[in-house]
Amino acid sequence: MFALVDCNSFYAACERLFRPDLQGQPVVVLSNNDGCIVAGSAEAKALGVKTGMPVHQARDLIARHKIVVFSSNYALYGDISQRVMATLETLVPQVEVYSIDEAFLDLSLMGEAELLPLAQQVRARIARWVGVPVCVGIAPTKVLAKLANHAAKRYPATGGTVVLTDPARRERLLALTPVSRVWGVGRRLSGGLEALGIETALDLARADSGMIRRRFSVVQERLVRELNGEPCLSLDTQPSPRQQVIHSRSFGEPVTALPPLRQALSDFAFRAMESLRKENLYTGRVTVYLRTAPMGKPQQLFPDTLSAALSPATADTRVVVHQALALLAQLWKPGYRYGKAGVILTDLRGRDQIQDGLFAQQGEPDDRGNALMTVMDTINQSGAGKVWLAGRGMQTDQRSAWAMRRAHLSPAYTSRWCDLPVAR
DNA sequence: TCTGGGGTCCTAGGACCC
DNA sequence: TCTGGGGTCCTAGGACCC
Repeated sequence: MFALVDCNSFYAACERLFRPDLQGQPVVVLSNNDGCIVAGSAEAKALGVKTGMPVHQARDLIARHKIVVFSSNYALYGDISQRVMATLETLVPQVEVYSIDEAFLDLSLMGEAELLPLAQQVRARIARWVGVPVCVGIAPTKVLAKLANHAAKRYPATGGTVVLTDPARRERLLALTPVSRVWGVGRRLSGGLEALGIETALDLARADSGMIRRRFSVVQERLVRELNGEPCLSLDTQPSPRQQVIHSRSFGEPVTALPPLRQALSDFAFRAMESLRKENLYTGRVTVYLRTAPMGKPQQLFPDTLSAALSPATADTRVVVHQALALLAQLWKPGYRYGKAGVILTDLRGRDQIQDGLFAQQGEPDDRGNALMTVMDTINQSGAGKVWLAGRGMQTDQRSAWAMRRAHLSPAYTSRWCDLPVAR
């Protein structure tokens, strides 16, 4: 048996945690750049706010109902997430952290009679220790546990917990669920399934798995099996090392000239390399991409992506910035309005897996580069000041041409000393 | 006027091998 | 007149997730 624990309106719940005055009030949280709505409290959703909605479309709604708006505060959400996960680990031995607000639990050693009490205990303990509401779905497979969790969220009579062991109950739920709500069925696939007359989760469960595999792929075949209670996805408590690092941003305003793009990409590469080094990894390939603005307009740059191998693999920001800027120079064309750009690092590996180039000099320069990176990282994490490469330009974050819009940012209540809430 | 950012997995197709 | 069969590895692109 698997449990899926999923926080309710997680970002909104985090924002309310230190603002008790907002309990029961409609709250929404915006994406980076304040572009669209990525989370809303139950009250906000009841007023018609939908996740993914562009902010400008919701402006009237927000004003009319005095909905409280926050920019994304990932420092806060990340910290609260860790508390939720740590609390789960006090209750069960095997936890897979699936996303910032979800975790799968392995309940294979538990008797059926213990499942519901455990689900209730999870809810109660997280509410008491962390202060955010969660729902719990329990079932024999991950896909069914996801479904059980949806049901726990959707039907208040469940009390926030659904245990899907009874086959008749499972079938009723499958019949009620549109196929598009099944985990792993996105927009494209639900269209294809509906064309085959598969409209509910039950239709999909009853489809021939071989036919589904032929028409779609092995992923969808697994889905059919999982819906029938045959586990194909196991608990992954030790996720494999990550395979890519992306740093990308939409610009506050479209950018046309090359110099500001060079600054932005220097900055993105710099930050991407910082997160790479945090995990003691090296990168063997850097990719740069540009998106033209505005969205949905035909004017499009081609190609919009270029990449280059780095040999040997490196953890040195200077090497990657240099290469990224060379790629940008090839990619950039005058006359376009650029709305977004990004840097992707792939072919990641640990120190012990680096292959020197055939004609490379042994040792020294790489070690000196690493020493310099360590000094830079140490300074930047010390809180005493920041250093960066001059190519990024001299502006501070908030004033640069590509700065992110974050007009409604809440304090970092739990992760910055000067933002600690004061109790009177 | 205004639509985020960071990930994973799978498949097809090309290049290459013996 | 006439040119196989069975593989691996890599990358791009699509689909999906939160």
